[in-house]
Amino acid sequence: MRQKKNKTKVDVRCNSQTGSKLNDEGNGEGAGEVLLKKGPWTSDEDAMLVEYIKKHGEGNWGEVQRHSGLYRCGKSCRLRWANNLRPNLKKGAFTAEEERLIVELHAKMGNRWAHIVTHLPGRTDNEIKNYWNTRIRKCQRYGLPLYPPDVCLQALQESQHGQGSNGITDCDRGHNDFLLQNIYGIHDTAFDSMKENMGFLPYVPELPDISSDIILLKGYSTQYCNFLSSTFPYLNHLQESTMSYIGSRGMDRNDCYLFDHNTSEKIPQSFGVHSPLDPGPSTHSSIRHSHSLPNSNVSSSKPNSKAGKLELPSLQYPETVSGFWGTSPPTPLYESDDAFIQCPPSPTALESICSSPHKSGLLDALLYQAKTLNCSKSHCSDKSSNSSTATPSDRAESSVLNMFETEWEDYADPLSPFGAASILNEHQAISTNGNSWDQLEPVQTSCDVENFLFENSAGNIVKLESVNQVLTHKGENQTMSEAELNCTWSDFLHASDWHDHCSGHSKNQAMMTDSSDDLAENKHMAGGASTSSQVQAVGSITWNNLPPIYQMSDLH
DNA sequence: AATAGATACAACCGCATGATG
DNA sequence: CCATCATGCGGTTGTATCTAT
Repeated sequence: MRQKKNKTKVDVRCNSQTGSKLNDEGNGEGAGEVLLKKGPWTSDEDAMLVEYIKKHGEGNWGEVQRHSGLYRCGKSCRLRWANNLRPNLKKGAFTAEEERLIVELHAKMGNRWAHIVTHLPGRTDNEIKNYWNTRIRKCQRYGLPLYPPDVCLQALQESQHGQGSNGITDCDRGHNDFLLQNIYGIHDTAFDSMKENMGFLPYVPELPDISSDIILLKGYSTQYCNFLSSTFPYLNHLQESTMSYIGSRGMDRNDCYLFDHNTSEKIPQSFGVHSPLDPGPSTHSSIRHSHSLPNSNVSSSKPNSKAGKLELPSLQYPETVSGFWGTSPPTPLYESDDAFIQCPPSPTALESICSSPHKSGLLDALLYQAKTLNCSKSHCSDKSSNSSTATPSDRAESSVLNMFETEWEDYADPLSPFGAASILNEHQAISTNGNSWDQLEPVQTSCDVENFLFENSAGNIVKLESVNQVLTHKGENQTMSEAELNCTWSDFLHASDWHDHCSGHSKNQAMMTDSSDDLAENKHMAGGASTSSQVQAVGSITWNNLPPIYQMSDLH
């Protein structure tokens, strides 16, 4: 942990919040009159606080502020104590095991740092939060999924169990959707593109009681929104400029229909999203309001304090199952570590990524591997960048995608419980017919199969088709037949190549209207951490009305 | 060596919630 | 039932430090 200079800059009143601050901290002594110090704590202050707490114990922070002699508000004292001074704090970087646990716990709990930290003795929620934010940034930067596939699977599987036994709240369901997005992050991006370009969202969740908009928000705090928006710049454009970007990712409206057409009419209503080709009244504002202005059932002026709270998606589980993750077995991610060890370091870029081996081992190892794979597959990226229209960013994305292809292939070991087979089986198991979802009209028609076809980077025709299986049914058995595996992750990832083609170098490039920077960023993120607008879409689908999930059949 | 950018971390801020009167 | 207080939580910001150029 780095030591900062004690450079307290200002002494300010703690009641920055219209005089409520001191009240908030229980400072009843002339609220607004006491100058309270802010900024880094000095060792003297630390000593005073420790001394006081030794004498009087924790709690009653208002009293601490009043009687300890510290010119710090009670809240500041509490934080200082909790995060830095209390005994048994474990300092230093997270161990790989801790990181793994954090990831698993986050997959399960979302941004409930206070809950997560209870599984990590000696750590603080702030540490974990910082770690996670860093992870998000790294994943964003390198196009990696936030969650390892096995973690996603475990969470999903667990959720299925949880659903059967404990039940999952609507709140909890969102996080599983999030995990689904993580698992299928790459092609999800393609789905996003299709959604955007076809002017409708794929899912038509029946949301009798909760605004999709609220759920949408519920799943993603602002940090995620930032992540998502940077991952998918078109989101920003939706908000900040026009819809010109929509449709700019090169999708041909006629190329691919992934989703039930019957859903198309409902979705814009549900999500406040208009077809980009539908010159309706300012999609921009629609989107924006979709976040802030739920349907009429929800107050727009005073958001529902529960539903509207910016909280990680959550399909989180009841605390009763909290022990599950802590006991999860070693997973393929550690195999990645092996790869990290075995992989000969190549370019200095690798060093730049993993320049601090003492730091987060798992994530850095993953990044390291990603870079290594990226380099090793540069020839492959060349292939995908053969397009005469390929830009450097295209190629970069292609590399990322290829990298992911390899990485995911690492999970393709059919013997592994977390291998691709499992993933895809799991995938197949996901419901399209569950409960309210199956209230939808049967999939209509003309283009729901044919237009699932696309050509993967290997030149194979790959089909996306909806899977009419019910998660809950499968979930009860939890036994997936290998025969159900119709394709490999490689194919799945080739789908992202397809997305690559569609979004960048392909036929519809003429639709590209946005800045190359945004495109580059967007395309770069096509890799894995695609927890984005699709997440938003899916995020509004409750567990019992899951969206159609598609399996890919390599038709060759 | 200087600089810029990235990273990690501490601290702050606003809000929600439960307790209490 | 309502207002106030105390506390905790999660998101955000500021800055020291590290790293690459």
